[in-house]
Amino acid sequence: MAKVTLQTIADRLGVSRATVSYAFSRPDQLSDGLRRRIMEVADELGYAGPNPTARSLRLGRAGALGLLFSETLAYAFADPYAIGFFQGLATAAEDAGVGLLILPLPHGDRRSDTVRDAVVDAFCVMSLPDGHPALAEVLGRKLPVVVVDEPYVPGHPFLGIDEPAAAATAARHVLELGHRRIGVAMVGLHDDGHTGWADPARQEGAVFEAMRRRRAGYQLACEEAGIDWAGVPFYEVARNSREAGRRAGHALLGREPRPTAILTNTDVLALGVLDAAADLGLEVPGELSVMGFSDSAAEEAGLTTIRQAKQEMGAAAGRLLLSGGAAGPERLLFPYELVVRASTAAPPLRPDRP
Amino acid sequence: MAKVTLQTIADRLGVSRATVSYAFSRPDQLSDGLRRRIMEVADELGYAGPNPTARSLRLGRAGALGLLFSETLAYAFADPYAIGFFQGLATAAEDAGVGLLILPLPHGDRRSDTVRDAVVDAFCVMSLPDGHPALAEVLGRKLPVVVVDEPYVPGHPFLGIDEPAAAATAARHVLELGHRRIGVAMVGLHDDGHTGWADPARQEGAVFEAMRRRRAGYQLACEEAGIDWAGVPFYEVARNSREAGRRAGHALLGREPRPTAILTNTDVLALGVLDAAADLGLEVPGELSVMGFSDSAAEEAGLTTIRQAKQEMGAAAGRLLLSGGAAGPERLLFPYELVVRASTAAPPLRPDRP
DNA sequence: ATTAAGAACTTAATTGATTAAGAAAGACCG
DNA sequence: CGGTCTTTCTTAATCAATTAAGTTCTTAAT
Repeated sequence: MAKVTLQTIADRLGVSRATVSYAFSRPDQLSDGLRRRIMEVADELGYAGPNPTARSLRLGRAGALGLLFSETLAYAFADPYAIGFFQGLATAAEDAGVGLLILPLPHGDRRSDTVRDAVVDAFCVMSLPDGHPALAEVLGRKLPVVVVDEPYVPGHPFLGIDEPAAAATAARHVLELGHRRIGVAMVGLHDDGHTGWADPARQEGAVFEAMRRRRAGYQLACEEAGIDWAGVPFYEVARNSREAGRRAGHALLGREPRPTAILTNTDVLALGVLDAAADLGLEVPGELSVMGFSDSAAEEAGLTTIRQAKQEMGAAAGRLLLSGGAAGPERLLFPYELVVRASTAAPPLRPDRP
Repeated sequence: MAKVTLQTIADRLGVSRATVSYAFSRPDQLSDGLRRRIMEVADELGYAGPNPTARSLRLGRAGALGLLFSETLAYAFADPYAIGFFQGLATAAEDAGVGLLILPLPHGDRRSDTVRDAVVDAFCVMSLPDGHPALAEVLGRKLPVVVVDEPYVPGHPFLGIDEPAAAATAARHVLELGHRRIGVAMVGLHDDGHTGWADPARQEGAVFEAMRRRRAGYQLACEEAGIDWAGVPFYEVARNSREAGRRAGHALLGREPRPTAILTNTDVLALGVLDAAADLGLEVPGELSVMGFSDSAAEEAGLTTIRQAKQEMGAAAGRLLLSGGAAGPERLLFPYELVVRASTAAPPLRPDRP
């Protein structure tokens, strides 16, 4: 069964290839009879329809949006914040009738040309660490690009929130409740897989821009409140998982004196901190306040968090890309909102009652 | 700024197009000097690299796997079972260095050629209702296809579980606990958006094959236990959401006599039923037993459920497709497992104590 | 009868690459 | 010095379509 192309059908019927093409793409250009015969022969020969790649080449459009995410795909699909964004992006793609091509990052050493070979009309890049080679590859494609959260690339639309301000809002919430002994648990600062305490130098050297700035917001708010940041225990984890959050929670809650409030980076981490608190029999929010971030998994658990418009961001990214892209404003900052639920309260009066 | 192609660079340097192509795809065929000069000129002209579409056409491979899902994409991303499957599939795609092209279904009336135009090497079709036009389009592409869960397409590999057996296992669990007053809440039987009671005729006419068979398993187990299926209240919802589950729960729990056990179709629905029970102040599992399905959102809530190997299924689907596809066995049935947690127990002795 | 319009196809250029096979030139060897 | 290898590039076929412009042929109007 050799390959069947337009030409095969044309030859069989003694018509030109163009005629057969018209039968598929512009039926009104042909007489009914011929069109029907063409379709019959196509069927009979098992023709699979106009080759999409050839079509795409000729028409100069791919009909797909490329999506690049910092992590392995399995991980991306496990992150509620990413999922929320994907939903928005997918909806925009759907409305435009284009597909969403999820690209794996070159992982470890294996050379992968997925970015170079991706048949797409535009790229959406999300949460890449500073200087990641995939970003250069994307920019090299000279297609419309938007980047989400990080890193900021001059000349291309950026979508995100005012990270320092949002983080400061979160921190001020617990500070205003009266907390002075703060602990911080964060994920996604570096991509070296490190889990453990991070000193200020390491904190500031974070390769994920958004998280670096988020952390700066925490620091700012703390220092405004007269807290010495160097004395704030800061635990960094490598994965955004509940388990990692629990580990961070145990580390932080094992400090002497024990923090009365823990700021986190993501809701998932915060849930893990709650687990740790439960392990230790600590009452939340009575004995410990916990702040999430992103409002991606917070509601059920009653977590206080910063709500981000994930889906709106995704939809906006999609629309930007599908409408030609580059024209939009440089930096699109989305609103965020402090959502106070049941995981934060004033600190205990005599915190260390045993 | 006209378009820059291999030819542009070739002309500029007075070499042949082939030479420039070699500079990119097989650098060892060229002298170092020329290769370097080519790269310089490419850079200078802003060449975006070999056009992936043209490349794909010439090489006859797309470097992507197409994924088709029954629902809108936003919905798919909200379904933990689908997400789990995606994770597995994405991992397989990642390992092979290919992308995952998520395709929107033609939605409503809007004609969409996404399936016809998708630049992919194979398709994974998941959970399509009987007779959905998109399936015919996929098959028409004559590419390797696997279908997951439903519908079974003779001649193409199928991945799923033994639905009737798994469902019967779930039902027998509550029956063996002693329950006799069973209620059922299911989603995904029809795609007409209907929410409400479903009589046996409508149940059997479900257009989603897997769910139809799952339901049949419930019926079988009930009848084995001597329960008249016609008397089993059966509530159907249109969306797999917690809210829909709550609604179904209220409907079922409002019946007289009140069911002591509720079987559901998905964990998400079961969570909603738990919400309804909580609304009514019913103790679970003391006064009501609830069964989930798929183990996709069950753990935290302590839901008894049937565990499915979602990720393994996704990975297997990916591997099958990437290894040529059609060669595999016809029907790949994956293991399932009853996971008993805290949402099921023996029925109350005097069920209707007010 | 003549001409214009319309319908139904065909011609041929175009989309942007890859790659086997061939050619020209220099290197190496006896 | 003649022959054989290499290295370095070129030629030309190929991948599978789309579509503007041109050619027939028929039909209708003047």
